[in-house]
Amino acid sequence: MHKLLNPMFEKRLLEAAGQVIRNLYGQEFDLSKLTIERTKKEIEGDYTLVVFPLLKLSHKNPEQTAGELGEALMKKLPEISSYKVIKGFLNLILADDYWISFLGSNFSKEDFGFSPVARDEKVVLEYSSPNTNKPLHLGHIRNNLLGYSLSQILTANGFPVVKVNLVNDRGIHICKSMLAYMKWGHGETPKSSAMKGDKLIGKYYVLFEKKYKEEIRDLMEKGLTEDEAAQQAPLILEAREILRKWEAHNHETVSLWKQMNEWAYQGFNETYKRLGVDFDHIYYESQTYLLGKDLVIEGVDKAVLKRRDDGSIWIDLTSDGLDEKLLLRSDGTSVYMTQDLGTAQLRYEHYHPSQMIYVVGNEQNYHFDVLKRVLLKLGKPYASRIFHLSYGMVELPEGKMKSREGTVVDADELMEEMYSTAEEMTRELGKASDFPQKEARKLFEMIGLGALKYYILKVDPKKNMLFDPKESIDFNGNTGPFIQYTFARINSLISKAESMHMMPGPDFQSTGLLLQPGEKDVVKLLMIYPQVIRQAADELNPAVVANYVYELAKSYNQFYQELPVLKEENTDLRQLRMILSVFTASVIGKSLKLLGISSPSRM
RNA sequence: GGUCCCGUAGCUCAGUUGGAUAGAGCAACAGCCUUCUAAGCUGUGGGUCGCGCGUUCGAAUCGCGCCGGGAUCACCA
Repeated sequence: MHKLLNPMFEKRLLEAAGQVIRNLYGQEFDLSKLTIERTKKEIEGDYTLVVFPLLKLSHKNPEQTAGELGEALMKKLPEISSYKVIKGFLNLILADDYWISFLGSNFSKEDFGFSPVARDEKVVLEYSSPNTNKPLHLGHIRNNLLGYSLSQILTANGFPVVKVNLVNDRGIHICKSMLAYMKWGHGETPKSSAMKGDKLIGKYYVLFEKKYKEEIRDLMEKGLTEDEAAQQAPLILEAREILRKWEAHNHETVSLWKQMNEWAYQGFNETYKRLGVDFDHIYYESQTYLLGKDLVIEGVDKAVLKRRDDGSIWIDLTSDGLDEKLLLRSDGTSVYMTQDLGTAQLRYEHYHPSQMIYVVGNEQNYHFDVLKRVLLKLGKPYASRIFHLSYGMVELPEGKMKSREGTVVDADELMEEMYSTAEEMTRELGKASDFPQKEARKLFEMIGLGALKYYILKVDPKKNMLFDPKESIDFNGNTGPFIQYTFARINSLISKAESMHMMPGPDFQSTGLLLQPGEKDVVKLLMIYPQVIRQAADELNPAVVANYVYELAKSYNQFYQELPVLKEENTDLRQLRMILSVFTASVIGKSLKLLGISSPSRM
């Protein structure tokens, strides 16, 4: 982060440095070897040039080299007001007017940091990808938050983004919950049981697994091996029969399937809505799984893929250092990979994107590696445009979440818990007591969800992260509510300024004002906001934004604590600090939006 | 076993295209509300950056070798 700085100035400085070096040492120097960064906070200076790489040219010690470079640069660039040398580090100090004019000319720009021009590079972004048998849990929350935030970040960078969801709505596992429902459901509905649809389906899936296990145990007592028992249990045979019926379009089976899926979708939609995520298009595996077969057959025709004697079709990736991988079963039915091949093809035909991003857990790294390679071998133009955004698992203190062991953290329950905690905290602090009930509920929702989202998004996506339900999520310190609070605080300052007619106009200009260190720290952070958004997009990493906005809020709070704003008597200074505040609130608000977090105007 | 990812303070995490004395928050302790919102601010304590070797003026960051943790290598999805 400390390497980010204003690109315009960086360019000017590099050019000037090139000329100065040429003049001083009579030689060209590869400027890419020169590092410029923001000066560390404890040290006096704004930007730092590291001069060690120049020593071979200068034949002088680091201090002397830095000194003569600083002297020459100061003459060349008027915005440099002075410099300090520490060892081989040349610390440049810019004139206060430089920072102030930046503030004045940017604080009222609504789109500061965004690339408003639409690029001709469409991105299809897949996330969520639920299984209709399983209510959404904490792992899905990470997935959804990452996906949604990335869509916001890419959009801010000018990419047209299509958010898609791929619902896993077919296969033997779906038949299991159907079977359990047929056997033991007694016509129960979400309405009659007052359960969310997805929870109801989940209940029957769990019930199936329980009864199935019992059958396996019984069979093993009769002397079968575990594998044999798992293959021969009556329940699994029945489930397979349902799958066959489904694939044969048996009316009764299909209509139950439709009904149960509908219930699951209604439940998912409630969760998505509360979580604040949405999609432009929803794909269903039931609609795409057949397409993959065509691609596989095509591959056999092209002799890229091999058909074995039993009819199954494989790809040989041993030359790539991987194994052989099944693409179509001997009975002609498709596997996971077959479906994904079809889905990729369909997606390409629909949108012709320049990038297809899949937000999927790191447990599927191998799968996506293979998917890409298969499409490459098939000569598909979009193979290289596939990018698997692999994120780490969310672990609990006792280890990985296991649905079978009942250690999953349910998404709906977690959000409800966050809401209650937010309410409790707010009451405890004696805040929002004057809010009408409806407004108060909105506020608790914003804070509770803000805490949850920030907690998840501040962590580097690729890393596994730990979630401790007992410790719950903090509301103080490096948290969502802390940032929201800073926003609300500035907002209150703005309302006050408005009522006192102290709001600065949109074009502030003033020279000769002196900046305090606390003010300058905030300005420096505001200045790099455009680079932060770009970096987040380049790295597909919302944590970049999260960590930045925390730093900004913290820095602003320090400023707020030590310097008066509306109570400042000097009019120009008061205006300047107001502008700094307005600008900060705007950048905080936009950053939070990129993370899918709401900014309450009061809290 | 092969491949990939991770290992930084008691805990949760930043910092990793090589730069200065490795940073935050939580937890602990001590301060700051008659002045713009104390969900805030200030301070104290807390580190062999998993270990070793190497490259370099300079390594948490790069290379090699270990150790520890995780994922994955199904006619499951």
